[in-house]
Amino acid sequence: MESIQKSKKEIIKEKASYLFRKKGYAATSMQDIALAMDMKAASLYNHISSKQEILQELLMGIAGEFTSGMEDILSSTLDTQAKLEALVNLHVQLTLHNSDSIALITGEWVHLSEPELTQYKKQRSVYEQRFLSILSACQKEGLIAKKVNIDLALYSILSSLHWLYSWHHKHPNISKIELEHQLKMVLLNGLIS
Amino acid sequence: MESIQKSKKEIIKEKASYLFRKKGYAATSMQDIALAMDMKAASLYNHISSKQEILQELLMGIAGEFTSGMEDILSSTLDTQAKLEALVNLHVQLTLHNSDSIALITGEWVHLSEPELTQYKKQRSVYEQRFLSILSACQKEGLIAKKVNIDLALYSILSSLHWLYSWHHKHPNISKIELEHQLKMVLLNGLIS
DNA sequence: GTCTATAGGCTGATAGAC
DNA sequence: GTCTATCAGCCTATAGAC
Repeated sequence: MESIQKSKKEIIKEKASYLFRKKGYAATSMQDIALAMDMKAASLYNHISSKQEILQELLMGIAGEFTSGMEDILSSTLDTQAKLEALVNLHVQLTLHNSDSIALITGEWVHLSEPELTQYKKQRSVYEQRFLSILSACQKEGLIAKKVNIDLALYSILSSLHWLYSWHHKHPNISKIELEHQLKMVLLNGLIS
Repeated sequence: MESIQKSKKEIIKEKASYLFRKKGYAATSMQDIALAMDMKAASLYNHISSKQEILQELLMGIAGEFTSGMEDILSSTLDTQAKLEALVNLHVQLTLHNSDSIALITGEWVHLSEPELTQYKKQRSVYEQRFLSILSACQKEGLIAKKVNIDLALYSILSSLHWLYSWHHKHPNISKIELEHQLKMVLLNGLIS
């Protein structure tokens, strides 16, 4: 039977992700993390091997969740439009469950050191290509007008979905189902009819 | 007659905005900036008074351009939908002319020190309220469906517009007029009809 | 597993020669 | 206006007592 207690390493990663989100990786010191843990900075090293390791585990964890979510959607028998909607749901799901660490994907990944930086960028690029392939299929089926630049549409959708955590931070009372519904209207159906 | 030459301070700000965008404010040292200028770090202080001053001037400059652009649009006699479209054009305009320093508005503003931090946040909040008031007017006129959450729509549009610089960085050959046209389709008219 | 002490390096910024 | 030299402080990380 696994313990339901969080390990101290997990708590450190939680506190660190909060600080990385608020001040950025470079501006967050081990002192800051130690203060949040009620410890001395040196004691942190009994649980983690470096500040960089914390960042790596946080980002690689999130990246893995996106990758596996994408694989489930691609291998499903959903029709093309339903796949697109399932992607929106995936981002909502991961945002509501990881709102501090998910914030790191907008900017803090640049502080990864090699070889994780290259690995992270490759994983993100594959994710974006797969997202684009779904948009492309929508366009072939006539769901998206031919004149629309789907490269730009992809970036626009991902920008909104990446920043969702910050909106949700200010509007925490909206339900998951309503958030998904509203995002599909705004991102997919458009504002002005 | 003013000189058409850029002052050394202006060149420092350009190089710094490039580095701040790429590595972040905290991870960029005066050494890094000096290297880009072919100078020793100490020599920078003949032109600027601190690293913080560079960040402040970059961010306050951009914020001022957004504020004055918004004021021109609000005081115009354009109809409501045209005002919304003019806002998209404003972001495109400022992005194409300031792509390094404009990148700082997505995250680096957190490194402003007081009192500029408070001033910046207030200015941004006023900008967002004015943007929202235009969306609200669109909704009252029936251009936007009543069921749409315009708080979420505002955040979604601004997310895309804020990250436009990074898309344009990878697709520099698109014309200004086509970029504006595509963004209005994607952000306002929607993908799926 | 936590602490104190500390190493070794980099930071932003200043002083003063030229 | 640029340089060398330098300061005082903070950084990540380690060593070793308890």
